[in-house]
Amino acid sequence: MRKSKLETAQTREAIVAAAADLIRRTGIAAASLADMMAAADLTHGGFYRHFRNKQQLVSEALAAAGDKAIAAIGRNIARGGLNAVVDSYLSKSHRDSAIPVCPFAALGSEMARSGKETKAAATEVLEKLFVTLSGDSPDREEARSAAVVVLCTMIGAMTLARVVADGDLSSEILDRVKDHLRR
Amino acid sequence: MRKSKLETAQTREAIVAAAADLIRRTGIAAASLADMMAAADLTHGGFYRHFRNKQQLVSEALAAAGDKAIAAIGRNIARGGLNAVVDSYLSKSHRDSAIPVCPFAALGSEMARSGKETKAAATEVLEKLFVTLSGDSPDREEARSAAVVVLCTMIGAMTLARVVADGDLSSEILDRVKDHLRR
DNA sequence: TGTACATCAGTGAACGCGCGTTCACTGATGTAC
DNA sequence: TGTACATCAGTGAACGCGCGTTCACTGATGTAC
Repeated sequence: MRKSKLETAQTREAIVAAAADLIRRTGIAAASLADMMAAADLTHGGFYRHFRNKQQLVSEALAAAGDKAIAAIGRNIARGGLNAVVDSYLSKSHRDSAIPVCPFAALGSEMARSGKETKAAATEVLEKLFVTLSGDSPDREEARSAAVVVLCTMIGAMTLARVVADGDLSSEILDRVKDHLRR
Repeated sequence: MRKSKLETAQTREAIVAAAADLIRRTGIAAASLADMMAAADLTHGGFYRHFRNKQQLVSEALAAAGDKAIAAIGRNIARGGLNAVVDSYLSKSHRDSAIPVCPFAALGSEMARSGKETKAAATEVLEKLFVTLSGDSPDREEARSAAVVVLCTMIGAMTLARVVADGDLSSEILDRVKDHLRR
């Protein structure tokens, strides 16, 4: 049953991708190794041929999910600047999507309680997000402040919009914050 | 071993209070019934004399933690308006406190995946927070928008400040957001 | 290039553990007379 | 008010289950000659 080096590398990538999706959907604690391996069409026994332990996979999955989120934000910036990012991020379709795009809104409070490796991966993603959101404005100091504030606000708003059971209050949060962040 | 009605009511309150602390510290999933009961100096077997199941205790604990947070914010508003709330909420001591004050920053993403009862309790707390933060300004519409935006921003900032492993970036987030929210 | 052997990706069963929940039991409290 | 009995708060053991991790095994791939 041994696989070629190429296949092995592809399998590893598939596990990370499947884990990235499952983790954002169910949270870190609720995503079991068996579930994540099954999502990549594997049984759980082979897990340790690819990863040292669960935390390593979680860290890599977070980095992968983060890179996808950064790319999406970069595309929106190129298309319509910060307003396009805000509109897309704070949309109802983002709130309701089966697999949340942003790992920080989906997992923020769980990440804060995770191990060193996971937090380091999250930190790297966050720093890249700040840089991407800062763009290439001449006043770099102000642009960075704006990036930090906008991201904190969007992530907080999306987190609360998903917490709230009542649909009206949830939409109110998104709409009020969207109005505020658009200039 | 039967206890008087008064003692029973006090025990129940003690369990809820202990659970509110433990949940904010470790997250909902990681707070076991045995741990929460032990935190109230009880063994886990007696749990079901007071609660239907874990979710009921979690919901009540969240409501209790929320009421304490609302009261703290109310005190800060009375003392120094919105600026006092922002300074206190985004302080490093709040970020580092063993028991986080704000249930949304501590548990936000976990709440979003919780059951109906838990989300309903969280929704009620959040609505009260918005009302408290709105104060008694004449322009109620604008005050409510400001309350929603400020709370989302603070909760997002505190969540990210706790995620970030690197101390400098964490402080940068708090400082930049604090500067922005103060007028 | 062909052959013999070592390597190792993946399977499926097993492990020890902690979880939420249930239950028989104890004995003090509450209640009916 | 006193007594007899029902109630029930709390204990500690037990349950079935799913978790992360380990392991013997299989057979195709990689490697040394």
